[in-house]
Amino acid sequence: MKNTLVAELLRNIAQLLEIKGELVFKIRAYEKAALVIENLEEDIEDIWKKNKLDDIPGVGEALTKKISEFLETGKLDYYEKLKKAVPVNMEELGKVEGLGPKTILKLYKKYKIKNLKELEKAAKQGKIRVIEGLGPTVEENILKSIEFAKSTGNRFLLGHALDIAEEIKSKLKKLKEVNKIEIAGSLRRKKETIGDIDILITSKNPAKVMDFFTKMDNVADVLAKGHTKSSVRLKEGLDADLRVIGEKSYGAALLYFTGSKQHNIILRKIAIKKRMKLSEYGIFNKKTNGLLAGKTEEECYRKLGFQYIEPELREDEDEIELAQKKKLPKLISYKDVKSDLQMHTNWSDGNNTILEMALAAKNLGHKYICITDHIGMTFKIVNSLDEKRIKKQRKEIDKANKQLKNFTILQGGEVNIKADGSLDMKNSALKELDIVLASIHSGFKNPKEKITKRMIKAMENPHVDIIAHPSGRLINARPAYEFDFDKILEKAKQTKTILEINAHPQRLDLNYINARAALKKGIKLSIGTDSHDAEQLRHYKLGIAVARRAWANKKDIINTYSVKDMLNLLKS
DNA sequence: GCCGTTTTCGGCCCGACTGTTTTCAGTCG
Repeated sequence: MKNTLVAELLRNIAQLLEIKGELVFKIRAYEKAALVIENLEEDIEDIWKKNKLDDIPGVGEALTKKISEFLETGKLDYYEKLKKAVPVNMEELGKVEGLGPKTILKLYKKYKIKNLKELEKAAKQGKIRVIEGLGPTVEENILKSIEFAKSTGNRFLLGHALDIAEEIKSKLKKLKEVNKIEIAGSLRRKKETIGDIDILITSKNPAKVMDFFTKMDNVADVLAKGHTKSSVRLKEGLDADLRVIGEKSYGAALLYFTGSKQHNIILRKIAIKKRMKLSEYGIFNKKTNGLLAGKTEEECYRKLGFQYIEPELREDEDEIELAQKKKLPKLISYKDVKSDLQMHTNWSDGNNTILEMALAAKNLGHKYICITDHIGMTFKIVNSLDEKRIKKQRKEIDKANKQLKNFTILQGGEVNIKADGSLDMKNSALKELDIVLASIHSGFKNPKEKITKRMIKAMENPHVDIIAHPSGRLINARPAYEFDFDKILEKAKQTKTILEINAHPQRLDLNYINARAALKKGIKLSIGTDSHDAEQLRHYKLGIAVARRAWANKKDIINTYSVKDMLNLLKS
């Protein structure tokens, strides 16, 4: 799928146009089209081949031409010319949080700053604070943003990498030469960011599989090709390794390549103590070198005297100690969840109707959903519902519910927590909703005490059931705002407020560490995909992945309960 | 640059927050 690529292209154009001082509505047209294309279910190349690009909302005559050229030649003349006309590297500078086109232009005019390196140098020399309209805080924020961008490095979002890996896996699985197949590495542990893709297979004819693997459509570069290992750089920008393993050592290899490294080191040390040797080829008797186990992971763990440890737990926390005592909890499974508790429809800023969302969720196996469009009186940018429209929406939900069998749509709302901690909607309106989500969408740079107070005040509201995306972070893009998480947990416990695991690929918020801390306090969690399109509902699995990494069992997650029981768990 | 049971031209979701100012530009969602 080139949808992301096309969306990125349009966004880059929009930013360059903004620097050029182009009309604001033209710029917005590019951004809008980028957003729609990014969320498209269908492959944009298929649409293009069918000559149907201008059926995409937001894509008209001009964009059809440009997208066609890009898909046909891999380049867009208009964009190349624009890049030359605007000598600033927007691909770099545009990613610095808090730095917009206007400031970038100012910096270019004054110091000819074109890229990240020059920006950092100027900031460190204190050159930015002296520009009119900017100041020391802006300079500090720029340095902080650069530092953050550096620390996150070039890692891919779990959701994104998983999509790519699953696609490769399904292609390989179809080959008759491939016997067993599994995605290993940090992807299997469901780490929130991924360095590269590791795939393990068993095969009687590895050469054929390697041929296929290195010639896939999305291979940009073959880094290595051999009998047991091949390595490619994918067009999507990350590397993928394929390894062929012998049947007898498949489990040991899976163990080894799944990691984490720390987890493996401890396993090896324990093996040595028991006069065994663990490697990617199996567990061996240290004296005789005879193979003791290796075919499956279960067998390997058993031989070491452990309970089986789920991949999501292999992070060298306390999983090994508990596995030795056979006291690991039974984790929530990927099939336990009955619902999705955050999503947006075209009533606010989503792309689909209520019924479309419901049908898509039902298709995924859910039993109920909660529609949580933005609601608010002043937070209007996302087309928030006011009191009147909330009532109107309820009628549409009632109607949709009548059309569905064995499925329930609840009406919720996502309300903004304002600067003073008050909510952007009257209690009389909140009271009417089945579930109220409250969240922070502004003032991310407030001091720690202020954000903490805002959240606490929101939790004290008797109608607020769930705090959505509690930390506000966007993976690889924006750090969490600062707040006192212990105080939040205390208040959540005291007020029976649920905390959300937001399953949007870029959020995963709470993260697994915070989610585990919440669970230890006995706080219940919810999973919501925050979908703005029916296509995104599938991400609920990422929420379960976080829950599993947080050691959650079924009862910890309110989505595993029936509608009735779930509603009973809420404070309102 | 897109779009139309208000229009093929003239509209296009706009307010909060921040850091800079001393009334507002820039950024974000």
